[in-house]
Amino acid sequence: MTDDLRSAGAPTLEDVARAAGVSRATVSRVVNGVRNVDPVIQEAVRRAVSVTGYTPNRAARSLVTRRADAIALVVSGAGVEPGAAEESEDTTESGDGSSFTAQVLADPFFGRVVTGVVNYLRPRGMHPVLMFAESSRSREEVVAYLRQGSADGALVVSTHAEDPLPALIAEAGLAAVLFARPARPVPVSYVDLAHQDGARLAAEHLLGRGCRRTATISGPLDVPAGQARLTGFRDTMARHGHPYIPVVEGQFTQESGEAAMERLLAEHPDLDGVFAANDLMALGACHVLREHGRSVPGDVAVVGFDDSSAALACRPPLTTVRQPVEGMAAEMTRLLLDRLARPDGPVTSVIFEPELVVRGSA
Amino acid sequence: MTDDLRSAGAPTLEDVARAAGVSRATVSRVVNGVRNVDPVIQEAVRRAVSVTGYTPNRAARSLVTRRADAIALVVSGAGVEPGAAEESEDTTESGDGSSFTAQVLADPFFGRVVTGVVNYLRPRGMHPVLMFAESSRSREEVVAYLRQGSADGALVVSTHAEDPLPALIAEAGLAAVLFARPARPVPVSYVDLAHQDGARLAAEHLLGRGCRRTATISGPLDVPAGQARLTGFRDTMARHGHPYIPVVEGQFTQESGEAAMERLLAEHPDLDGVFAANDLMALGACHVLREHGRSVPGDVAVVGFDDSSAALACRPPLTTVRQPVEGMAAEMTRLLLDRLARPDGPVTSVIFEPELVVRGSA
DNA sequence: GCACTGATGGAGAGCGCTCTCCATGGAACG
DNA sequence: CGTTCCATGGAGAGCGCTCTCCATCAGTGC
Repeated sequence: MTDDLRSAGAPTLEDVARAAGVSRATVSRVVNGVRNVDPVIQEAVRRAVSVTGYTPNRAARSLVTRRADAIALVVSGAGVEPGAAEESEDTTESGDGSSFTAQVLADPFFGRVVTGVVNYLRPRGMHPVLMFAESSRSREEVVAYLRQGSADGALVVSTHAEDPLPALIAEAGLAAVLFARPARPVPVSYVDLAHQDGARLAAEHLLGRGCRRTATISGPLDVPAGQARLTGFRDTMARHGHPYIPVVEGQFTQESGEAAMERLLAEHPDLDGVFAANDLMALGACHVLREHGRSVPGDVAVVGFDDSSAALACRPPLTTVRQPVEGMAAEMTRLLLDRLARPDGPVTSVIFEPELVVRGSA
Repeated sequence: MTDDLRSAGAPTLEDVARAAGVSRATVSRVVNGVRNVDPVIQEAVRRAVSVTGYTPNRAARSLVTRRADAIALVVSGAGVEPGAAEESEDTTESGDGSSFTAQVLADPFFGRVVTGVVNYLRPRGMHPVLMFAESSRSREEVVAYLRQGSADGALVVSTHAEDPLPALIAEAGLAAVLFARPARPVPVSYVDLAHQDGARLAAEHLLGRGCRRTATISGPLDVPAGQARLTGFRDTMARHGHPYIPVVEGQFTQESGEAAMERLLAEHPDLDGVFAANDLMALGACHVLREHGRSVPGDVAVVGFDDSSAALACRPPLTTVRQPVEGMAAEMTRLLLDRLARPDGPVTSVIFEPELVVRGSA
C-alpha cells in the first residue's frame, strides 16, 4: 500500500505530495514551516512524510537556496611550497603535509576548538567540514571549496600569524571568522584572548607566592600570542620592581620547553619561579627541574598557560592560565553564522579574559 | 572585456560556453575530462574557464550525479537518552552531549584517527564532515544526513561496543566502515587491531626483563579491546607459568589508572611489573608508583598501550604497544571509498598488527 | 449585492549541471 | 563513388527543490 506511492529511488517531494493529495509546493511549505498551511492539511502532509520516509535532498535544496548549510573548519599553516609544512623534525610520515596534520591534531588545544565549534553547531543541525591548508595549493583548494558553495563560510584557525589564507578569503568576498588576530589587518572578524592579562595573572601569582627570581619561557616571538604573553609578563614584573627577567624562546613544544629550562637553569641556577607560555613547555620544564634536583613548587614554582590536558598529566598538576578555548570557538562560530545571516554586518572582534587556575605547581 | 561575458552572480557553465564559443556540454566534458575533445577546442575552453573564473557548482553537480563527494566521520557513543553521554564525572559543560564531545576530542587517539582519515582523503580532494552521535536523536540525525545525500558514506568510530549506530546505518542501506569490530555482527566492513598480540608483546617484554610478579590494569571489560588485551596478557603469562595475574579494571582514564595502581600496590606490595591497557592509565600508574617510593623501571617496570602522546609526557617515557592508528584510519577510509565505487563489493575486515616500542619505563 | 481583502493552495519556472541521444563530417573500405 | 563507421560537438531532458506568481474562496464593509 505504501509501496506504490514511492517511485524507484529515494522518495521525493513529488511522492509525498501524491501520497498526501496535495501539491509539491504545499509539502515544501509544511516541511520548511513557511507560511500558513491549514492544520488539517498540515497533518496529512506530515503523515505522508513519515509513511514515505521522505528526506529532503540536500543538493536540490542547496541548488535553489544557494546555501550549503555547512561550514568549513580550516586549520591553516603558513607554508609556501606544497608540502613544506612546519619546522617539524619528524617528517617521516608519507608526503604532502601529513606531518602538519598530525602535529596540529596531536595538540589538545585543537580538540578544544573543535569541541566549541561542534557544540555551537550541533543544536543548529550543522556540522563542520574539516580542512587543512598549509601549502599555497591547499589554500586555493579551500577558497575553491567555498566558492563552489560546498560550505557557506569558514572558521580559520591559523598556526602562524603570517598565514595568507585570511586575506585570500577576504579578497574572494567569502565569509570567515578567525581564531586570533591576524598579523596584518584583514577585514575579517575574529575572536582572541587577552594574552597580556593572562601573563599578568601568572606574574602576580608568582610574585604573591614570594618568588623573587623568576624567569620565563616564551612562545615563538613571531606569533602575536607568544609576543603578547611575554610582554604582559615582563610589564607586570617591571611594574613590581623586576625590570630584567631572563627569557628563553620556546616553540610551544614539550621538547623546546625542556631545552629552554636547561638553559635557564644553567644561566640562573638560583631561580625560584618560571612562567612558561604554554602547558606543554611547562611540563617539559617540570621534568628538567626535577632531573636537576629541584622540587616543584618547593624550590621552583611553575606556571603554565592554556589549561590543556598536559596541565593534569603533570605531577604536581600545573597552576596555569586558563584560556576559555571552547567558549572562544563557540563565539567564533556564532560570529560566522551571524555574518551569513547578515552578509553586510560589521566586522567585529571579541576578546576573552583568561583566568588563573591554581593547582600544585605554584 | 571579460566582464560582459559574466552574468550577475558566479560564472556558470553557460558563461564559459559563451566565452569559448562552444556548447555547455563541451565545457562540461573538458572540465570533467570525459571523452575526446579536440585539443584546440579544449585549450579554448580552458582559457575561457580561467578568464571567467569559473568554479563548478557543487550542489548542481551533486543533484545529477547523486554523489556528495563528501564523507562523514562519526564519533559515536552508546547513550540512549538525548544528552545522556558517557560516565564522565565532570559534566559542567552546557547541556546536550557537550561533555561527550569534549571528552572524546581531548583524547589524542582521536586526533590520530583524524590524521589518518584526512591524509587519505586530501589527495583525493575530499574532506570529512565531523559528526557526533551519542544519543538516539543524534544517531537519527546522522542517518538522515546520509540519507539526504549530504555525505556518501560514514566512517564510524565507536566509543562503546554496544553502539547501535552501525546497525542503523546498515539497515538503512547506507555505506559505512567501522573502526574496531562491533560487539554483535553487523554487515559492515571494519578495521581493527590484533589486541591480543599486542598484549602478548607486552607480557613477553616484561617476562624478558625478568619480572616475576606482574599485574595488569585492564580496560573496561565491556569493550572488546579491553577484553582482548586482558585475555592476551593473561594467556601469555599462563603459558609462561604464571597462571594467576592480579587484575584491576580501569576505564582508560588517567584517574582510573591511579586508583587501580593504588589497589594493586595495596594488595600486592611486592609486584615488579605492570601492564596497563592504555598509556593514560600507565601514566597514572607511574605517578602513583613514584608517590609510593617505587622507581620506574628500577622497582617496577611499566608497559602501556597505544603509544599516544601520554607515553612521551611520562617520565621516564613509556614503553608501550604501538597501535598504527593513522594507518588503520587510512585503511578504513580506503575501504569506504572502495565501497562507494563498488556498492556491491564484499564486506571485509582488516586486522593490523601492533608493535612494541621500548622506551624507559620497562 | 458587489467590489475588496486576506488567507491559502496550485502551477510552473528555473537553480547549474550531467549525460543520453542525435547530427555532422571526414576517413576508410568495397 | 557510395556506403559504413568512428570521432566529435550540440540539443535538450531532467535531477529535486524553492518560490514567485496566480487562482480560489470565505469573510468584510458600504
